Amino acid sequence: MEPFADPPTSAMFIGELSGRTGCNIETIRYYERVGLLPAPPRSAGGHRVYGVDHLKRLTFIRRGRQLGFALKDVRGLLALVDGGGYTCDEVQALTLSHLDEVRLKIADLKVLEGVLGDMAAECEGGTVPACPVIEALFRGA
Amino acid sequence: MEPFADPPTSAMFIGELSGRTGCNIETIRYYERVGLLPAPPRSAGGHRVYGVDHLKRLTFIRRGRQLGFALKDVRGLLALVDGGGYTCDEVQALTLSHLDEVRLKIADLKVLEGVLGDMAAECEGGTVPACPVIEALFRGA
DNA sequence: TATAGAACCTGTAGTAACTACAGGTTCAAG
DNA sequence: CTTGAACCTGTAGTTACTACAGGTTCTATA
Repeated sequence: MEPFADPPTSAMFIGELSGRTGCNIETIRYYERVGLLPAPPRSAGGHRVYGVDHLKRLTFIRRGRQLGFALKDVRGLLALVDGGGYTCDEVQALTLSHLDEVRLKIADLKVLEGVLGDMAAECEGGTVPACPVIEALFRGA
Repeated sequence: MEPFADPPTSAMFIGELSGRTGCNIETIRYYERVGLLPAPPRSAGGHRVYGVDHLKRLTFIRRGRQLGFALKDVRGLLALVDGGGYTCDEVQALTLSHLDEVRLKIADLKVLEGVLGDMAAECEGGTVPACPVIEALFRGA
């Protein structure tokens, strides 16, 4: 769809970086504002000019987000990488901790799924002006 | 823990309403501000004085939220109830639609769980200054 | 080279659903 | 009548973006 040179050139504007990473333009500028992505040099006219290092870093951030890491976790991961002296243990610990959160959330949602399914199953449908779902909500937790 | 009269008296301050519903005080005032909970009468000194109707409505709101309904969905449900002429079909439709969203989210999270688990499993641990998780993140989606 | 229009710029405000103050007033028990 | 817990208003902060408005730059084409 997007006819970008391959391999990526060493200089691109924000639109191309956006296209290559799938990260939208406003979000890229946002990442710069909050210090996740370093401010790139500018063209004579003031346009941001990115290099492959930015592409790499933004790919990392975006993938982390897709995997459900909070921005502060991504920031932590990047700090480890930037520091250079990270160990596999540290990274694994962060990953496993996040995995736990994901599993917890899955468990919570499965409970919801069960309750909602049960509630909906009790509906008789039709135009009856009464509903077991509504009653359940009024009954509370 | 909370020694409230049982059954609920017909007049209580916000602290008691909070204790009875498990909904925190700031949140109750927030619901009032956004029009989900009607503004109650006030004591001579200006304290909010709630009745059992408020208790019932707040219980409904809170339970809806616990079940993962967005506030606007809760608002919709309450509008149905307030309107009086709701049918079981309408409510069931909203419930099933929300159930779909929950199931989608579960599916998404399970994918995450798989990917994160695989990534973490490849870690050799130890103090090796290299990590398959980091590499996977740099590789992108 | 002129020009049009796509792409870029800054800065601000809005989203969801609360939560957390600060700085002051009221309630009620002893 | 005092004291301190509970309450009040109003504003700002949180997460991670997204959506403008109003203006400038880039670049392909005539």
